[in-house]
Amino acid sequence: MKKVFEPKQIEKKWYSFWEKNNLFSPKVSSNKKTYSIMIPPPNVTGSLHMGHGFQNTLMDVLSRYKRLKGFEVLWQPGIDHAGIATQLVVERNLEQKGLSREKIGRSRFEKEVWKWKSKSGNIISSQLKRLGASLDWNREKFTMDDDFSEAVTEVFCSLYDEGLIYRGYRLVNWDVSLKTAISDLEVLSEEENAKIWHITYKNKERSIVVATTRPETMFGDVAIAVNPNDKRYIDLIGETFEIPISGKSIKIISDNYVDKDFGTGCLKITPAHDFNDFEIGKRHQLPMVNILDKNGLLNKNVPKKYQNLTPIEARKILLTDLKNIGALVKELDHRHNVPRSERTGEILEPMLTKQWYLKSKNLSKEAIKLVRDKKIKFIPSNWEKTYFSWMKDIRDWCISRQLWWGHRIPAWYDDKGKVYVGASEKKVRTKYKLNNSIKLEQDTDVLDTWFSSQLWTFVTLGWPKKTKHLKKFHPSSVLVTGFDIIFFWVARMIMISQKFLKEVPFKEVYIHGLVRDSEGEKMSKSKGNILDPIDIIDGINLKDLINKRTTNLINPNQRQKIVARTSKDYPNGIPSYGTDAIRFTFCSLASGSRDLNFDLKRVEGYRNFCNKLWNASRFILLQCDQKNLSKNSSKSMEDIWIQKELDKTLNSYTTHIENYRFDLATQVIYEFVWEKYCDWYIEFCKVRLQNKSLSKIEKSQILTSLVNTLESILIALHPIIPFVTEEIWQQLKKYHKLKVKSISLRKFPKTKGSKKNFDDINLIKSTIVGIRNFRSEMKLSPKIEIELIMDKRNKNFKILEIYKVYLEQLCGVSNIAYASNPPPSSIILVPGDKIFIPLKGLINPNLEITRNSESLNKLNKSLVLLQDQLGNEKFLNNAPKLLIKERKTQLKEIKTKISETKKHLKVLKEV
RNA sequence: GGGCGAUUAACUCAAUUGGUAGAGUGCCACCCUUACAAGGUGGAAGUUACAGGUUCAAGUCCUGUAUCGCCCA
Repeated sequence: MKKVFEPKQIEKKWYSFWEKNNLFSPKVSSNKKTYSIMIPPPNVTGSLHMGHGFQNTLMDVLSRYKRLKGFEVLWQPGIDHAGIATQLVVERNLEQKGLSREKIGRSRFEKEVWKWKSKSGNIISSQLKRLGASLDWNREKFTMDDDFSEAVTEVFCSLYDEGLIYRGYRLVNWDVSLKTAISDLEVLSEEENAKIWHITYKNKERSIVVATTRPETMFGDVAIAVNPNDKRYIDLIGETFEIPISGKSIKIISDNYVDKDFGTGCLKITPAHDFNDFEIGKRHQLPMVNILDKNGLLNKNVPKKYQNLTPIEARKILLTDLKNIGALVKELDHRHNVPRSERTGEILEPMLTKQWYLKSKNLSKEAIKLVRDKKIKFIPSNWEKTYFSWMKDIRDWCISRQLWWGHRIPAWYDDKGKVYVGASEKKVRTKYKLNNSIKLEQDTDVLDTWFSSQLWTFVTLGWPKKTKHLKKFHPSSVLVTGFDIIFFWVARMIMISQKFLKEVPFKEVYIHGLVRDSEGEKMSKSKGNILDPIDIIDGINLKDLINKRTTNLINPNQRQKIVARTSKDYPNGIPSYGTDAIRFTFCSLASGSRDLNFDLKRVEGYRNFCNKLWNASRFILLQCDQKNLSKNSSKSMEDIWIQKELDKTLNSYTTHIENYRFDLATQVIYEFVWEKYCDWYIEFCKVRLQNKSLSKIEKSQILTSLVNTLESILIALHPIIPFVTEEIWQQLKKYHKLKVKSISLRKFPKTKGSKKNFDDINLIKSTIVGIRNFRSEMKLSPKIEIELIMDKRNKNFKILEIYKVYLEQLCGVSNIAYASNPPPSSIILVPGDKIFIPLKGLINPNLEITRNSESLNKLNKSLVLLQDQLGNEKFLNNAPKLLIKERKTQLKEIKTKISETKKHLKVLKEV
């Protein structure tokens, strides 16, 4: 083994080894308990970002852990076809060739998308392999695969036949640059600076002033609404007024929705271009006047002058015109929410169109019940509230999109526009008894990507076929995902799975936080603070990092700032930390908090941990070299002690993993490996192995104990850091004579449950720590050896005598003597006893006086606290008995320490 | 406007049902001791955002305030 752990040398080798040996494919025929996770399918256009890295690390930890625990595990891989994103990418490529989607036509466009997919659609899968993800690649699924499409069609038709899917003419959020409807969930509303205009509408006798943020929609006005209790306008209700410029007459109506105090209290009603107005229009049976075409330009329902203009252009001209005719009363600054498309940033137009909808109310009722009845558990549980509140107010879901990439809607129209729904044209003709003379045209729209994604948990397993996998692995055990898609995806999966399988899609939902940068900012291209997990694994120099962060910027002006920031944060680029280190870091951050700030310094610390493990193993392997290990391990006090510490660690480690507290899991195992196993046990064993009087058998027993404990550590750590543990284990393999190919096929270590107490070990440890502490405070060079003097009558003397060799080698003690009247000395206090270190000119008595006075101060403070507490009757009556007992022992110990220190100080002052 | 969350060491984060605050990084001192300087040994560092309250006991429970963030309308 090399002296330094070099992740690059081992990672690729072991991943292909695992793949070649098919270690991640479960056996359907096995009778082990099953465990399954469906990957939240990443976007086909995507590449691995920190969020993926984090999420997939956690799923991998769970999968590998469950395999070691004896479960038959399926972790299902796959990718989402991402309608809009993919279409945009391919269109951009066409543009570069001087082509467009419209020029080449729909079927060639689809072929182009598939071509692109086969070339660059698999980036993320290969990146997941770099991350070590133990997915069953034989089963990789794509939401546009033929069988997946068939399932989508079947679901659509069945929901249609049941009346749950319908076609409706109503307002949708329209993205004018994409020319498609998008869902409510893809709308981002933010407060922006805007204006509000007061405009006069007149009739022959009177006039009325309305306030509006969108004057250009006035040609779509069909009424003016006032509050029925507004005395200012009560006599106007029912009268008609004219829209300025167009001269069209509209009525004054009254509706409680109108806020008397907002604007002028008069609200122009434009049902085809505003969601609230749409509702008011429906209530009052008003007509709907649409003034926009699909490109977002004003249509022929507006005066000629304004036709074919964008709303913004039209507004500018219109305001001038209104001013000229004296209809514009005033213009005020106003802040209000502007809805924008999450995808394009374009202001969304409420647009009247015919779209397909899924009725959701009844589906949601059952889905609410499933969570309420704990058939599905959210972790952390407070996310249930978010789920419930959305489910309660659920609206019908607009599932059609005016795109070319996606699952085409299985609906056909005859020349009169009558709709027929079925899996194919042929089936439609049979189903509706239409002969071939009737011409049918398929709906040109596709389904929202999430419509197919909601089927993910069961279609990946072969549904609607009744496959063995479906039977064995559905419902899945847990869904690991971010809170941002509870509505988009989690909720919908629950509804649809219950609908078609009468089963929950998963038993638990683990909601993790969002990975941010070390200052808590969201990572984004425009901020230039993106970290690529692969760069942390492989390392990257500053120049490449800057290049990466500054290419394809939406706003090139940001370049300079990003260069400066990057050069400041990573003056030497990012070193290669390896996959194991980043995985350990992800786990250590997974505490259930909503935001996790990712700090590279943590990665460095955990890379060092991997190195520590590496070197501890290296030491053990060097010791074992060319020796035969014994069948039995050594059973001395030290060995039993470490076993018990290991047991405690494994118990809490498993609890933490099963509670999804990966952070606590990493914490306990880190502490055990470094602070118990390496700092004490290996050090003890080193000393023991140097003992020349030890028999060969005894030696090999110690080595066996070292190796066994190490193997337990490696197996336990393998889910978190699979590469380095596999590498070490393979080297260790020859010593445990098992014919298993990989550490991932081993069993998770069982705990043994020793009930011994370890006063001896604790005494030795605190003696060593006490002496080291003393030496350090007395500024004794490590080379200076010291002598200890003890009272022979004390039983501790015997124990220390037995383990004397540790004191000699671990804290520089040359000799232990005993005396009933020790010479002028320093003292070390250990539980129930004191040890003298003769001053002998080595030590300045004044230093020892200061040291002891300081510790006396501290002791006195704790004494006061404890005495107060134990003197409090209420405490004695209420506190748990165990705690009282503990405090009493503490008090006793502190009292002896104080009196010993005082006595000691008195002696010192006489020196 | 409604809901949720956060505020703990210089920085990034922990602290099971209330029991006297811990890691990593950084800092200080000493050490290249044959597993490891990506290391060893020892150390300093906190009025747990603020103000009240409940309790024998509050980082933890309750009320309010401040700052920041997210979601919904």
